[in-house]
Amino acid sequence: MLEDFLPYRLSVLTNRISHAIAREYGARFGLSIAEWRVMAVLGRFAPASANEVSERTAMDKVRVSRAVARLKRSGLIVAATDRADRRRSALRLSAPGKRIYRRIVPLALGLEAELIGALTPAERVSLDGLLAKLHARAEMLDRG
Amino acid sequence: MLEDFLPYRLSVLTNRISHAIAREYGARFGLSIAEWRVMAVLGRFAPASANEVSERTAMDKVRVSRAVARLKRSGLIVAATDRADRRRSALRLSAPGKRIYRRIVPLALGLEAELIGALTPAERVSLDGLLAKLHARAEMLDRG
DNA sequence: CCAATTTAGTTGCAAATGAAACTAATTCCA
DNA sequence: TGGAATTAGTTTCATTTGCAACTAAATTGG
Repeated sequence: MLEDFLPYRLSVLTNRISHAIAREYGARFGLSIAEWRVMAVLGRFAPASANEVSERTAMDKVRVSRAVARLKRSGLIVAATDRADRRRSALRLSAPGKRIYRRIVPLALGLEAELIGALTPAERVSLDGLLAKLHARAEMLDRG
Repeated sequence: MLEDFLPYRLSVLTNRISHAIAREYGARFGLSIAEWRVMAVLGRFAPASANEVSERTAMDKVRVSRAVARLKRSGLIVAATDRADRRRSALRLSAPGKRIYRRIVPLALGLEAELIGALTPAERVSLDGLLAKLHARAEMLDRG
């Protein structure tokens, strides 16, 4: 029944995890999940436009736009207008942004580690493959 | 990086699936996901109180309360005050509610089937176990 | 060239959400 | 008993969300 229904199980699981994460990031750094995702992308791929961030995170552009606005206001990222295309802005972490980024990364990895600590190495490989397959299929369903 | 980060992958996957589902239920029956979940529980475990529904679906009580209110307004469920405990109401599907329920169940199962159609039978068993383990661990993290 | 279309990003608005306060009924225990 | 504490469910309020409409810049085709 409902409790065996895959979409439902995934949703409950995801909710629980998001909750735990939001508490961690939110309480300690005042960051929403959207904000943290933007920082995660910029920490790795700066400079990036809002659009690139949107593609890399699969968040829609409105959500990215708002997360970026808040992060600019709180000084964790800086935006320079792209010289070549003035619609675009080149986003990067500011110095304080980098400091926070470096503090969060281990936290995030630690949380993930605790989570997949429930699994054996073989199971992790297996999970990886299963999620990839489901993801591909879900993408089809969502479009078609 | 982010795209390998388990919480993130789960979240994207779940989002995609929820989207596809919401389109299906929402468009055809005017039901939100919360509403459908309430109906799913009542279709199987009626009569149930709002609280029981909340426990079975892992939705918080506010969300359940609102879904129930809408379903009552649209006549898909009926509520009788519990004689033994007058705070509680005993919820059941109405006749029209049952009809819709019987129409949605195959749709939902069909969607799930399409999704896990991406997996071999062995993989399904495997996924089942993995999700159970992750779920148990996530519950710990969310509390502790 | 320049009008039509596309693309980057923002904003308006209405609906969804959830924490906290609230009402009403029940239970607990001194 | 009867008042404190608990529980069911609702409401209030502030926040989040996303679609659609918008502005501004760039590209494209005639």
